[in-house]
Amino acid sequence: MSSFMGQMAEYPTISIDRFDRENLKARAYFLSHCHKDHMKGLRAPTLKRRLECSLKVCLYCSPVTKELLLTSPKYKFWEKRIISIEIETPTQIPLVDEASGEKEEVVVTLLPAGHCPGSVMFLFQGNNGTVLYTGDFRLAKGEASRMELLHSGGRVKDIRSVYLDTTFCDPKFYQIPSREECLSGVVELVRSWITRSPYHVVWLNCKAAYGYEYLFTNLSEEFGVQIHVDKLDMFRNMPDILHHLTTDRRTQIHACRHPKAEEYFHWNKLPCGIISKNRIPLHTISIKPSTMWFGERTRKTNVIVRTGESSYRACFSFHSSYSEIKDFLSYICPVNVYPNVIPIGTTMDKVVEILKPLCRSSQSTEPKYKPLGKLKRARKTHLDSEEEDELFDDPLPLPLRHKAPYQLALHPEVFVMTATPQNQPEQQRPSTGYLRAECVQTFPWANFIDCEESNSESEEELQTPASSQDLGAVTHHQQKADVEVPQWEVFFKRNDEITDDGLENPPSSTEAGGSQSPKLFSDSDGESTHISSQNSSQSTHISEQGSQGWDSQSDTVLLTSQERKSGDITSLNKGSYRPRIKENIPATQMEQNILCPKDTYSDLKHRDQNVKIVPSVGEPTALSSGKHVPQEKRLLNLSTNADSQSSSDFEIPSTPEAELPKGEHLQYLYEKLGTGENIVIEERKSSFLDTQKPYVLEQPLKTLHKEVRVQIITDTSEWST
DNA sequence: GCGATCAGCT
DNA sequence: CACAGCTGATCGC
Repeated sequence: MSSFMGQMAEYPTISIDRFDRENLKARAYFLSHCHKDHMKGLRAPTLKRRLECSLKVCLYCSPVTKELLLTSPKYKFWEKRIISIEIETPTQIPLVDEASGEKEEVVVTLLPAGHCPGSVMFLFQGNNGTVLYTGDFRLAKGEASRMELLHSGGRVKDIRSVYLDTTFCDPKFYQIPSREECLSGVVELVRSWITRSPYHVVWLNCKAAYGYEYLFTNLSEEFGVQIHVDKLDMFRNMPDILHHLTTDRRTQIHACRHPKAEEYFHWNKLPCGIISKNRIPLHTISIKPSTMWFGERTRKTNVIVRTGESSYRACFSFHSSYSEIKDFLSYICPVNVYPNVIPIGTTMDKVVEILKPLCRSSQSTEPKYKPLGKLKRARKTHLDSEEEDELFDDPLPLPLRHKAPYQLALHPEVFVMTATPQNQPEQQRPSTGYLRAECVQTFPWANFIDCEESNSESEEELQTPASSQDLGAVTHHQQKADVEVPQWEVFFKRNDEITDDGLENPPSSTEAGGSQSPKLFSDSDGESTHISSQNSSQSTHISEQGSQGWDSQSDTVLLTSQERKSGDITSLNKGSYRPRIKENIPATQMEQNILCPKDTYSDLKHRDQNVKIVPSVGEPTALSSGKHVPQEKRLLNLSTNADSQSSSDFEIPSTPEAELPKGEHLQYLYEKLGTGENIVIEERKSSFLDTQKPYVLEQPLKTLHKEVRVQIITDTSEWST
């Protein structure tokens, strides 16, 4: 629970994730993600009134957050005042005091936070230095080193303060299994259950509004079964999520909710009300995603824990672990750090005590050399998390944290944009391309799959999934084949035709019975039993429950982190989101498109067009045409960008499959750069496809170009005159 | 009747 | 485990 009060010392005229009290006076608002505890005051009458009296105050957030927020009618009054900013696109924002006319400017960059769809961190650059507000985040180790816009000139930016998500900043959360491990555990558990019969269903007992989507989409992808949810209209413009969800209850995987869900479950009834299908009772297990952690410095905790005959907990965390937090912070190495969260049972002092040593003033005299290109890219060959730091910490003789002088002749390229509500591109008909792009950046976590794959410990290379040899009848492959490609319209129809006979039936013991006896829940539920079996080497599965009590451990679920690694990780590698960025392109081809330099030329041209089609928020239509509109571009001389011109003083290691760029492509690109033409990628850059891997060609160019380019969002009056 | 706050629950 | 977010009680406007 965030205890951040909304304001940062360096930029007190802006408010982030808090909208009450002092924040009512802010000149601009920022929302990092769409969770209620970060939206305090956002729909209060006081703020609504402020908005009505103001011409200029706006809320800035990611496109996905905007979409999610505006799905709720309660926030509709914000509609004309929300300006979405593309991920990783430095954007200048005016901070105007409407009473005095006093104006300050700040450049904000949104960085993916991996917490939930649309979640971002905000990097602010302005007269009072560079500060990072992380919001809530979960980033794997090494992730910061892959964020280009945290760097300039191949070094980490000089960041004065970090406002940090410290939810798990406590040694007892030393390590939390990775998303991949946790996901893999759930996949295997689900597989072991739903392949038994069409009447075996799984209920994912998810609490929070957003954040489980990658779980849903991966399960859906894996088993060819859509996930039943109560609502999906918030994802109407995010096909990569939407396609995996359904409001049709006739599915084997549910994530629906009901206030009395637990009670229902006791009676073998799903939250949506079904208890049977074709008059045959359903057999249901519940899986409750919840944060677990590995014991301090051990790596043996199971990612799936059975807590009752039909109840499981699955390890799942939206927040970085202690070691991930430390890794992140020590990489950023700011001057100051401010915890956003003081976890219960600890104090501000204790948290600061942990974090301060990772900050600048506590470092040895020599700054760390943290070049962008080399870190975390190569496969690591050792396991120990602590040792990883050696990768970073070799001090170099040069004071490399100093800002570099201008090293390129390029001037900053500035896009003038209007914040006029009426001119917002959202008012224009968004192209599907736009929406797809929006969707893509929803999934920072999809990155992790790749990253973990290539980086993490001594993992085996992609292995074939463990087969569930003993689970006879229905394999997931068969199921997959049975499922038709979903039609868009399907998601908007109410399933009135459902003739499920058990729907409104009162729970009868005979019907609920089946192979599971309700009485078994009485005292076993709630008592956490960690099930572990060391003899499960390949196939992870659940034993037949009908034949034994749930406490029989001999052949029950066994999902340790270790096993996950050698187990079925194939589903992760599919990278279910990746092929969908460009629909109808097979994943393999997609991969080639990204990795193969020969495609870059057309790719960039394509991006150019995308920029035309998809103006950034507030962008005037003239700009959206994609033509040069010189008067709308101004040269900026932001001191904060002074060091951002250098980019090529480090080497990007080759991606194995990639070739070096050919001369003509490079020439094309550099010509564009030289003339200041807009080759930069607005939406494409938000793709996790090109933010995660060191693409030989793109990376140096992007680094170079992104840094010098800043969008400007200006206010109406200034624009039109 | 609505909002803010808190206890309780999961 | 302390997620995030509901429900219900109470109080104040």
